[in-house]
Amino acid sequence: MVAARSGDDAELGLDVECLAAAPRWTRARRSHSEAQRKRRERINAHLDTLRGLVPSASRVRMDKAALLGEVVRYVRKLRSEAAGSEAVVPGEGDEVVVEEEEVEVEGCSCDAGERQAARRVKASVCCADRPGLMSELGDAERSVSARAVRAEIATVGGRTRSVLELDVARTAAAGGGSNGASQLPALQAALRAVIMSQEELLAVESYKQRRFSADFA
Amino acid sequence: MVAARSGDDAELGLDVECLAAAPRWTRARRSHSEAQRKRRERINAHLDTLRGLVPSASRVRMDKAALLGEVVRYVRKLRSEAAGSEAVVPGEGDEVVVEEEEVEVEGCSCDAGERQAARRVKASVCCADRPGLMSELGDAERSVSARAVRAEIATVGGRTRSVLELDVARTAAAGGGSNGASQLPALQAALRAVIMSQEELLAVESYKQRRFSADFA
DNA sequence: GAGTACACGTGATCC
DNA sequence: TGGATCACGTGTACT
Repeated sequence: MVAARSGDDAELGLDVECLAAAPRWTRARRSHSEAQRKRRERINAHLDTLRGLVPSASRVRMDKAALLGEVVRYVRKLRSEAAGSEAVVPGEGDEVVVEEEEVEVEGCSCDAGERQAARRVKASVCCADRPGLMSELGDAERSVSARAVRAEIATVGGRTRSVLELDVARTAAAGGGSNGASQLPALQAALRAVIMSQEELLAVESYKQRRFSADFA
Repeated sequence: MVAARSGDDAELGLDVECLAAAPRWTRARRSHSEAQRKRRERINAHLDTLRGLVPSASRVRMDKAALLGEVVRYVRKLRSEAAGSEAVVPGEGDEVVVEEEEVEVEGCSCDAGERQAARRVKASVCCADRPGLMSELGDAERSVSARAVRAEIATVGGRTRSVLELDVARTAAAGGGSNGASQLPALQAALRAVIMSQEELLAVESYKQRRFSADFA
């Protein structure tokens, strides 16, 4: 065998000694080996690139398997950090999207005691930018007893999009008077009212009248 | 060589013919092979994990090398997206950090005409959460004629941190009355005032008094 | 020597 | 057919 280039003394010598004229190096076999080597170095090139890209792998010299392990750790970390911060760039049309956040139940970090008191909701609002917009969004979120846990706002070219991560209370004594189940539509309506024009807003002014009237425990 | 179990006709026969009693299946060789198999399946397991983690690789069946290529593309994309949005989780102590954003001049997407009209600044404010905080931050940013381009707010456990990306005007006719060079300290002072306690704020109320009074070139 | 890690050549398999 | 990819066993080097 010719496994290592520097170790072809023993076996190669035996082959020559036994069969003499055995062309053990046919063109087919050679091109096959070369293709393999080329494949290997392509893979290892990408592996080296990753070694320089993942911070934990750049520090110390790592096993090839351990490197890949760190890569999956790093990708998981980055993608969980970037979760919810996608599609934050404002689009052309006004829109309000309210949806229940998917519960990521990896591991066992669930605190069952508080899990039923509130539910996580993601609200995305895209509209033209204007002064006081954030305050009005805060009013809308308060109108359904929601509490902002995280928010990301991006404005470009006069248009802005706010992606809000909210904890909306499930208790029946909610500020808006609705029970826990119907607060999502209420939140959606309140957010829609924020991006309505002045004339549209007059028709739905019941929202504005209610802004500071509720007084709950 | 005994590369494949079913391909041991030529060389193995030769070895037996030449050396006779060669026990080609020693315990050492066997454990070695098993260790290699275990190593291979560790690597391939991580590779499969990555195949499910990278969206472009989940779609179609990919080459092992091509998969790694997509992994580096994905990691590069995620890490560039997460740039600037690090350290958003609020800490224990109040703090205000204002620093000029590093200009990322990759490629040639610089619009030299507008580049001197404003400069990009990153401001990070960490303090206890309270109603109206965002409005006050907006006031502070307006006091130095800054315009929020992007903002990320995270609040956890009653404490909140806002990372603001601001375009602060360089023109001499700035709202605060300062010239272009000294607006960063002014912004820092204004943001500091926001997180000050009531009593601290009384001592520095000159800030509030000056808010809309100064008007000189 | 036992254990581990990498590169190599090879057989098998699928376009 | 020939090209491309994979898993396998092996040689070699380092701890």
